[in-house]
Amino acid sequence: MPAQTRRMSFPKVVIERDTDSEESSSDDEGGDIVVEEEEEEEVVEPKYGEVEEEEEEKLAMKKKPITLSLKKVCKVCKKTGHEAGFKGATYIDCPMKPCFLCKMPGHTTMTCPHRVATEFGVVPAPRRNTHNSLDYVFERQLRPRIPKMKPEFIIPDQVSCAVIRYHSRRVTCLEFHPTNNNILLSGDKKGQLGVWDFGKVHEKTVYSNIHGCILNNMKFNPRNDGTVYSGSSDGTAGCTDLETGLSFSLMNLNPNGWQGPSSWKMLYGLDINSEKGVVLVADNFGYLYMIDMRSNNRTGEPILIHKKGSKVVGLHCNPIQPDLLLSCGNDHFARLWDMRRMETGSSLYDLAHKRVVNSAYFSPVSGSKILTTAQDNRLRVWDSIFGTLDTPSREIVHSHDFNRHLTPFRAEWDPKDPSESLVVVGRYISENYNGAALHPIDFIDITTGQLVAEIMDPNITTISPVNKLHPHDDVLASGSSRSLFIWTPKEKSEVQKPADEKKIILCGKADKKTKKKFGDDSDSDDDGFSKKGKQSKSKKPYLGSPQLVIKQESYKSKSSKKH
DNA sequence: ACTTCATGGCACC
DNA sequence: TGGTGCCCCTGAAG
Repeated sequence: MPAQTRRMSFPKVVIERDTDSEESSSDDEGGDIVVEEEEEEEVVEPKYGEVEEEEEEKLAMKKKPITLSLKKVCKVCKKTGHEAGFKGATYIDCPMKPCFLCKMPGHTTMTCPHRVATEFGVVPAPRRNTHNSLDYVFERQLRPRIPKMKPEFIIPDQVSCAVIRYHSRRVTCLEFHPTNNNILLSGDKKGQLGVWDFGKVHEKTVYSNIHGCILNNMKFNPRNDGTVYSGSSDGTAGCTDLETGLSFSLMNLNPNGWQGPSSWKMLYGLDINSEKGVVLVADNFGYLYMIDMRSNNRTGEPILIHKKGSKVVGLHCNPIQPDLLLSCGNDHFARLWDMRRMETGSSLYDLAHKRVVNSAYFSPVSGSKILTTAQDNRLRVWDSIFGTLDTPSREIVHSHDFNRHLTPFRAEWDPKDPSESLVVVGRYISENYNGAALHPIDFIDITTGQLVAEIMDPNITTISPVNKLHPHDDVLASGSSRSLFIWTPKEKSEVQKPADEKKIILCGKADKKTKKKFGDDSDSDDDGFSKKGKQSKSKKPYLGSPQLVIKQESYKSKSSKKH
């Protein structure tokens, strides 16, 4: 392309005519100006005789001599007078764009009210008093499960062990073993399944022949916790034995192979209804499939549950009421279904969102609340599925933007919190912590919208979109890029294991930066044995801190810590 | 300290 | 309704 090479020959200069011509600067992508001197102007004589496609542009150039003005240009809006981008570890927004956090115009992320005080972003619940029969059922059967007093939240805020670059692609999902407390499963973008015993740290395996691409969701078999079900973008649902790594396919939606993108089916949402003995999976065309767990055969026909042609990214069965199913997808809806009447258009409720819904979960104890994560940077909470669901009870502004290169963020309940108010979710936007731009993991009280804690580690500079709280222990697992981290509460880990016994395993090839950060001194280390306790001894971790430092105060020194 | 690339949602026509 | 081009905080590799 001649136009391309021509453009490349002066990438750092914006050509501006004396008059305020729009076209001159707007179509040049590489037009960032880094030269300071604004007063320096140069008159350039246009060259004649060149044969090029842009005839009009040439003609325009012939008319007037053009000047090269060396001004600073914002890389976002291409206008002068300001610049967006990192200034040290602080990101400066382009003032011409709506706020990156709350998406409202008129201010930037730095001055966004939601950044300073998260509770500001909460839309309070309208008073509801329906007094219908469902309310009666709720009050009688479910309310007693929810304690009146909110317990103190225990926050796993310190990295106790980690596997760095465990996967060869970014982590997409995590699952704790339901009975063996130290086993963490992780899926990745390549379709591989990791089994890690973080209690023994170095005991880890990666099964690579289960799926061909993205492992989107997985769930343990409730009847045999030695096996997991998984759904993948390769269009198959599989069942894998964790001991042997042997898996068999339950369903293949692309039996004829690749016939082009318009027909290639991918499986996203997955859950298990143990009461009914079915595995539920959903595809990228809006359909739900059910597989009988005993016969491993499909039951019934696929059902269109979201807009035709749209991705169904999440399925969740109600933990208490087996007839209730929650789905969510790219058609900007989360939908509540009665399993006894699964037909297109027969959903009990359609919960509208402004953008794609990354996840929708029932609350883990009573199953009566709904929490969704949407790509409009808002968490939404419905306090009771037995009331009217027309509008969410609360909307909490939180930075978890969509980025095609990241696993979509999903806010996850704390299954151990009987009050069903603590939620964990990774934060997209970075904060300047001691000179480093870090992306914390947030704990939010969804009854108030307040930030309970933000946890980060100076060694984790990547975003952590995948987080899961342990079903029994005070443990958080997070997936950040290709690495996994296990967090435990500070007090506990200090008593149990001193900081210098922190176990970090570095897998695969490590670049200089990673080596420096985690103190590795070899290129490859897949056995993981040699790294035990090494990093704290000689090599200086990132930021020069003698050990991992976790900051637990809230945003901007404003303490919103609960209790 | 650069560039490149992978590749999802969505606005816009 | 389908194609196309754009995109602000990525992360890894070269």
